[in-house]
Amino acid sequence: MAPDGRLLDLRADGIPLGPPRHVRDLAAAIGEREAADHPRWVWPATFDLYPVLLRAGVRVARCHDLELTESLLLGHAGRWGAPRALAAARARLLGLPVPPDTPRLAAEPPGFAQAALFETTGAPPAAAGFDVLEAVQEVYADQHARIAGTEHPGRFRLLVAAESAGALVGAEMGHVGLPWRADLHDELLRELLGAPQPVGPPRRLAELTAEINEAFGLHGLHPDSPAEVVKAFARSGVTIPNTRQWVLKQVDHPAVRPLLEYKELYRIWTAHGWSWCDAWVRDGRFRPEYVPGGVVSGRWATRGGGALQVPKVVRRAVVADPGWRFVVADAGQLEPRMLAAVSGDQRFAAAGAAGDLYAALATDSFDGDRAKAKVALIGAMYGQTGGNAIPALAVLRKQYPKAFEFVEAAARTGEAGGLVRSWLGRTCPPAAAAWREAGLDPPEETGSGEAQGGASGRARGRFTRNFVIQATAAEWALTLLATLRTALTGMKAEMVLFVHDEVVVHCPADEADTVVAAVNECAATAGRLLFGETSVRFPLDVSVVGAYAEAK
DNA sequence: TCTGGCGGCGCC
DNA sequence: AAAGGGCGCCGCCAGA
Repeated sequence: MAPDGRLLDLRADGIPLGPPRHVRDLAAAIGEREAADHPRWVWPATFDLYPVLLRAGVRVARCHDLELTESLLLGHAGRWGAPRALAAARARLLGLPVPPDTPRLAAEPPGFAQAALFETTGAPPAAAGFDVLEAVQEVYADQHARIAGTEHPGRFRLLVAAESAGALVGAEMGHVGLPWRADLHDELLRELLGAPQPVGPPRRLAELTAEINEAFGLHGLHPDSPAEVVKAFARSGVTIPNTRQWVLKQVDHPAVRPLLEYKELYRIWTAHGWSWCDAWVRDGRFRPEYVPGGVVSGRWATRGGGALQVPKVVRRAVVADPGWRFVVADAGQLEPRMLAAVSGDQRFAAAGAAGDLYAALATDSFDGDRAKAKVALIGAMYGQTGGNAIPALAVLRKQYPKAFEFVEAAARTGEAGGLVRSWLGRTCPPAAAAWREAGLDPPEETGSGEAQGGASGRARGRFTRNFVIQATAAEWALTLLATLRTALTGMKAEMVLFVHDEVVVHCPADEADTVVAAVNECAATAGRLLFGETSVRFPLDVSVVGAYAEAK
C-alpha cells in the first residue's frame, strides 16, 4: 500500500504557483511528474523519502534537500550543530521553541530495515504536529533568501545543488548495491584464515595464537588484548608504550612477526569475514547505507556496512556481472590541485596543469627532487611541523608565497578560534561545538583568549588548515558525481561505489568506452563549475576491469 | 552485567 | 616510507 501525499508547484524563489494537490499514491505521482518535465523536487530529507521512491521504481533528476541545505546554512552562520530537520527549521522561522533532531539509528543489515523505513515515511501527516507541505514551502523560500545572503551566493547555490544531488546518488548506490561474489569472498577468507570453525577463531588465527604464546614462553595469552601483550613484552625485557603496528615493527623479538600477521588477519575476520558477508551481502550485492554529508568536511560517511573501509585484499570479491565491466576512476593528487586552484598562486597553478603536479613542482623549484616537493606539499596541507619537512616548507614559502599563505592563514584562523570555509562555502564547526560534540563542556569563554596557544589550539589549527583543502576536494568530487550521474542517464551503466575521490561505474562491456569518456569529461566540467577558468587540471586515473581488485 | 571510552587498524 | 587530517568498526577494559 503506497502512501498518499500532497504536491505543490513552487517558483524558484519559493512562491507557490497554485493550490496544493492531493495524490493517492505519492510515489506514482512523483514518477509521472518527473517523466513530464523533471522539476527540481523540494522535500524535507532525501534520506527518508528517496529510498521509498526507489523501491517503487521511481528516480528523479534533481532535488533540493531541505535538511542538508539547512545544515549548510546553519554552518555558514556559525550555528553548526543546531537542529536541522524540517521541524526545527520551521520552528526557528516562526520563532517557536526548536525541537531537537530525531537521531537516525544505525542501519540494520538488509532485510530488516525496509519495513521500518516505509512505515516512517508513511506516517500520517498529523504525526509531525504541523502542516508539512506548508512548512516545506516556507522553509524553502527562507533558505532561498538566506543563500542569497551568503558570502558567495553563486558558489553556495552550487554547493546546495551538489549536496542534494549527492544525497540522490547515495540513496541510489545503497539501493543498487556493489556487485559482490559471496563465493569468492568465502574462498579468499579460507585462503587467508583457514576453514571457519563452529566455535572460536578460524584455524590460522589459532595457529598464530599458539606461535605467539610459544615465542613468549606463555600459555593462554590473548593476542587481541593490548594490555596482555604489553605485559608479555615487559616480561621479556622489552618496554613498549602500546602495541601499534609501527611500534611493534621496531622491536626485535620472535613474537613480533606472528603478532603482526595475527592483527592483520584478525581484523579481516572480525570486520569483513563470514559474518559480515552473511549480514550485508544479499542476492550478489553489498548494500551499505551511505550518509552524504556525514563528515564535517562534506565527505560521505556510512552508517553500517563499512563500505568506505573495505580492506584491499577483500576487494577480490567485487566482480562485475557476466558481460559487464567496472570503470574505476580515481582523482590523482586531488588535494594539492585544490590548493593550486583556490589559492590564486599563478606559479603554483601552472604546475597544476601537469599530469604529475609533484614532478612539475620539483622541476620548477626543488632541483628535480620530487620526493622533496611532495613532503613540502603534504607538510603545508596537513600541518606537519618537524623532520625533513622544514627545509622543504621553506622552499614552498619562498617560491609559492600565495599558496603557502593560503593554508597558513587557515591555520592561524583556527588557532585563534575562528571559522574557515571551503571554496563553495561549507563552514567548519566552531571550536566550542566541537567540544560539545565530543561530549565535553567547551572551555570557558574568556574574551579573545580562547584556544590561543596550547596543544588544543595547535590541533585546531591543523584541523582548519586541512579543512579548507579536504572540504573543497569533497565538493569537487561531489560535483563530479552529480554531473556523471546526469551523463549516465539513459544508459544501463550504474554507479556502484564512491570513496572520497574515486568512483566506480558498473556497465555493460560495450558501454565502457562511453563511460570512460563521460567520466573524464565530467572531471573537467567539475573543475570549471567550481573554479571557472584555471590552468589547473584535474586528471583521473581510469581503468576498465572485470574485477575491482585489478584496478590500477 | 552492562556500557562508554579508547586502542588498534581498515580506508581516503 | 613517513608525516597529517577525516572517518567506521571491532574488541577490550575499567567503572558503574
